[in-house]
Amino acid sequence: MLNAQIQAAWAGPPQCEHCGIRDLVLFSDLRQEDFVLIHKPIEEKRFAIAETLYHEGDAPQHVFTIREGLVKLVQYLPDGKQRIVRILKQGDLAGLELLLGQPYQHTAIALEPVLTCRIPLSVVQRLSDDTPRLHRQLMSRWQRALTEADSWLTELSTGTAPQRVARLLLRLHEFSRGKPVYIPSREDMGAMLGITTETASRVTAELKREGLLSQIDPHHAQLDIPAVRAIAGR
Amino acid sequence: MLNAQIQAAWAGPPQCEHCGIRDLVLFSDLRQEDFVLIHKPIEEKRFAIAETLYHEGDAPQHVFTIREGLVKLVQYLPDGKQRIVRILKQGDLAGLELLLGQPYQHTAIALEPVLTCRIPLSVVQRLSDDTPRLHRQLMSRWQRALTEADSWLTELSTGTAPQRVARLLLRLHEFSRGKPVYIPSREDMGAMLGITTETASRVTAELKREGLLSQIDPHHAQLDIPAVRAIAGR
DNA sequence: CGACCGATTGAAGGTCGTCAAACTACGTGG
DNA sequence: CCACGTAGTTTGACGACCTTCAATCGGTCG
Repeated sequence: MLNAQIQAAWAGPPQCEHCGIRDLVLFSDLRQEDFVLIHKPIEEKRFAIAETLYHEGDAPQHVFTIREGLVKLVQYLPDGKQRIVRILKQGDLAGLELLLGQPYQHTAIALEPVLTCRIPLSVVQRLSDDTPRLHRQLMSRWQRALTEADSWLTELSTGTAPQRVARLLLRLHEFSRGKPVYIPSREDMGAMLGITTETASRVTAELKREGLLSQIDPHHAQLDIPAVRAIAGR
Repeated sequence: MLNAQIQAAWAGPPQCEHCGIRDLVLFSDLRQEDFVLIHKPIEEKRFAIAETLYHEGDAPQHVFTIREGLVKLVQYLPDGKQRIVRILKQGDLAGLELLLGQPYQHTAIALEPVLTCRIPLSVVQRLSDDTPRLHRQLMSRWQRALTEADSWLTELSTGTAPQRVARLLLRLHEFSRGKPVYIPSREDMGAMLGITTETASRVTAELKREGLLSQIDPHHAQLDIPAVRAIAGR
């Protein structure tokens, strides 16, 4: 049903035909007439695993929509340690802070092969100024990001190491619609959960031994969801 | 300079004269003509310490601007434990999620005697729909909240207990412009930092013994900022 | 004065961090 | 083809830090 809307929005404007996908939702509320405001090209851009979409502090001119793959948003502590503050999945936006004249607040790194739409800032700004239909979408994105951030704090930075790992896995499970669940490197797990690489490894190894986590390839696995849910603590 | 703008905005509209303050910044960009859109009263509302502004899940019709005092935003874990995800200070907004049709995402509780402006949702919605000048302000609020959320994660949920406490105190120090710093109850400190009440107490007591924290009244103290900064780890 | 609440302190135990080594997978080069 | 190097994972041992449970202290309020 949502797809229908999006399809309708994307079927029209020839400016975006080269974009080729229909699940980009930032513009899902736009109407035909709005698309004439898009005067600069929106480009498809791919990133390989571990490639950087942008660096914290950079101030270039593009916002990204994630179309495929997962992206981690990293922040660095004074002591050089890194903390992963969020994961972006299909449909999420990266670099929204540019809209407010801020430089990028994180470093965005591809966890999987990633496909993005790179949208010139001026396009979003123009649309944001001229079509109220985009406002709601943009606010909704901010709100979503904030809800995510809050729940990372309450769910992923609270409790014992096994609980945190379990909650992270459940979260990743929701991202993977049916497909095998993405399993981060132990180092990344640590940076997401505020624990060390070794602890992350010990916990995941134990899950494997118990048969709750069956590795399929180095970065994907099958999960025993009910059991994991039990560990997560509800 | 900013004050001048705000004064200008607030001097005009008689609808808001009863509001009486000038440091409310959500409407700082509005012009005289925008204020005719305010058709419902904005009320001053006070809350005593430990009083609740609103509960998570409620869906009433008011957004709050904090004019004086500190407010904690609390979320609850499945096991009943609570985690404080943010602190609101003067000028911050509470309940913005209502704009998107969401129920309140947190429980908001006054840490100090709090003075708010209670703004009917319909007023913000009306203004949001009709004046682009408010959009930037609203987005800016979202962005600010998100930056706060991210830094709670990287600063307050990472490192040893003394580091976390030190970083929290520094943060609270920035809130108190010149005045003595607000010191949370040990239980609240724990809920903010992801540590237990006892650990929070031990660390704070030690800071007192070392003379870095001099209690003035039960909830305020003087800090040795350079020393605290050293503990925080940079 | 006595009850109560929050802060503090103590003791014991467990979890997690640290340091270090072994193991695995993978790709390169001999 | 196999040896070797590298990077990531796993495991072990030990110790530090933090949690847990419990008791004490101090102040406030009825």
